[in-house]
Amino acid sequence: MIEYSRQPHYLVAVDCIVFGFDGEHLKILLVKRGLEPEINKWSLMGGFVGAEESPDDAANRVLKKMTGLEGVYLEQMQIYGEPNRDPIERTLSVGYFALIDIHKYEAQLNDDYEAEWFLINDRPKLIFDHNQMVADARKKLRYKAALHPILFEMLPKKFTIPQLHILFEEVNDTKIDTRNFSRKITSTGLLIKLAEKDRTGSKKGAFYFKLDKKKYAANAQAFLNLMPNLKV
Amino acid sequence: MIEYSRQPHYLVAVDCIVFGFDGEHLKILLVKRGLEPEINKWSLMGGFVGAEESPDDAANRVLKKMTGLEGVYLEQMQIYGEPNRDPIERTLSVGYFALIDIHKYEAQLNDDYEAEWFLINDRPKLIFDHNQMVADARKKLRYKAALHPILFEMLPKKFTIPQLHILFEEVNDTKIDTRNFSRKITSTGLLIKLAEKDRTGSKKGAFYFKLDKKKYAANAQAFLNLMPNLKV
DNA sequence: ATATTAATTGTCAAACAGACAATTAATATT
DNA sequence: AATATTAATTGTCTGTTTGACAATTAATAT
Repeated sequence: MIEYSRQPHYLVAVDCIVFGFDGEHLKILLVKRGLEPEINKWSLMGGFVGAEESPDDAANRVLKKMTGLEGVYLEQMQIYGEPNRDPIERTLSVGYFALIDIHKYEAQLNDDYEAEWFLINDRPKLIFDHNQMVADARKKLRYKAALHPILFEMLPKKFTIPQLHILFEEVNDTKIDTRNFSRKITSTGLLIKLAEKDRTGSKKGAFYFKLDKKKYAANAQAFLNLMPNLKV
Repeated sequence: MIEYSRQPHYLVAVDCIVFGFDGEHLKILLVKRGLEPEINKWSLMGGFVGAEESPDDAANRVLKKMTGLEGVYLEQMQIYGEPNRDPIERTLSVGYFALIDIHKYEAQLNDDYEAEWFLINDRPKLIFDHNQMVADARKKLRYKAALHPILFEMLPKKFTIPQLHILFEEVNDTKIDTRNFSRKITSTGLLIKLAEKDRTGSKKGAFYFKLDKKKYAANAQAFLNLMPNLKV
């Protein structure tokens, strides 16, 4: 009979694909790796799962340490566990994707780690299987965002419909009709229109909106159709 | 700087929630655990991830060994990694859910393991966090099945619309209008009507259908609306 | 021959999706 | 000061989908 003691033991790590939005393009946050192998190469934010914490805890800890941010939107993606994915020693990694407001991070820049935002479509080659992780995360982000109102996590508290519109187009890599988009997004009832306008982008200015927290919480698990031509 | 050698190492396991459908109810396949702790208690089918295999490989191996079946529908769910989930030693487990044709399994019963089908709503208490895993798997099955044609995996090659109808009702724990259901399911274009009828269930008999493999493959990733009142 | 039962096809109004047009609120230009 | 310009916003319309509900059909049982 199989016993615990005979079984091999492995390192377990977490890696976070951190998405942000600069108002025009989707970006990911990368760090220069601080340990061998592949030291000084770009990689995802990651770390080993400690003895007293769950993988979820570890991911939150890593994000806190490297960005200073707490309570960010974090979602478990999948486990990466090919036997030879790490050349030093077998390590399984739990992939997470995180959505953060890029401006919050800029404000809390941490000099202990060399971190940098890269355009999702113009990023350096990453170590190990991190390139695959990014591709998977992007796919999952698209999938999830088509059905659930999560992209707000990448915008500031106050945002305009045009900002949201560009973000949706970026994430889905497609053009969306402006008029239908604003009708659909407002008809979800998740947005509260503010009196103030953003005048930086246009002459007319665009009204700011904020999330209706209550309805947002209630709809987080509900299905919405946030993308045109989504066959449901 | 953090180095590999200082880090703790853990056991990594897989656990499979195996779903089946007996024509009336949703069932899961459980086994009597063969090792301490909690020996002889009911648990999910699981095993440790070996040195030369990925977690996906391990899940397939475990299923093959315990059911004799290969190539079953298997989907990674999430990782379970609370520090004390296993009382003997820290073990992280990757949860998978599997969909199999219950009749295929019955034909290949393996006497080496005491396995048994249980009604999903009338199952014994399971070891560790396996009860939570079942609850999560059920939720994920519902979610996935609302958007993607996966429930066919639990039916024989030839099946009738009424069979499929009951299966959808079971999975979603709700009543679905028979007339709307058959219209919706046939309008997906995924089914091919056969000449033969199933006469066991009714006087009139219900036509058998089979999957259009090509269209099924093409639509596996596409969004469909397979559940009424799904707000998309 | 008729009743019965479950499968199947049909009907219809309301809601929704998506293509496209018109209006509005501001600034910039003449 | 009137007009052009620009982006935001509101509006229109048609075809499709949804889901509530009714009628018909193909068999067996009485």
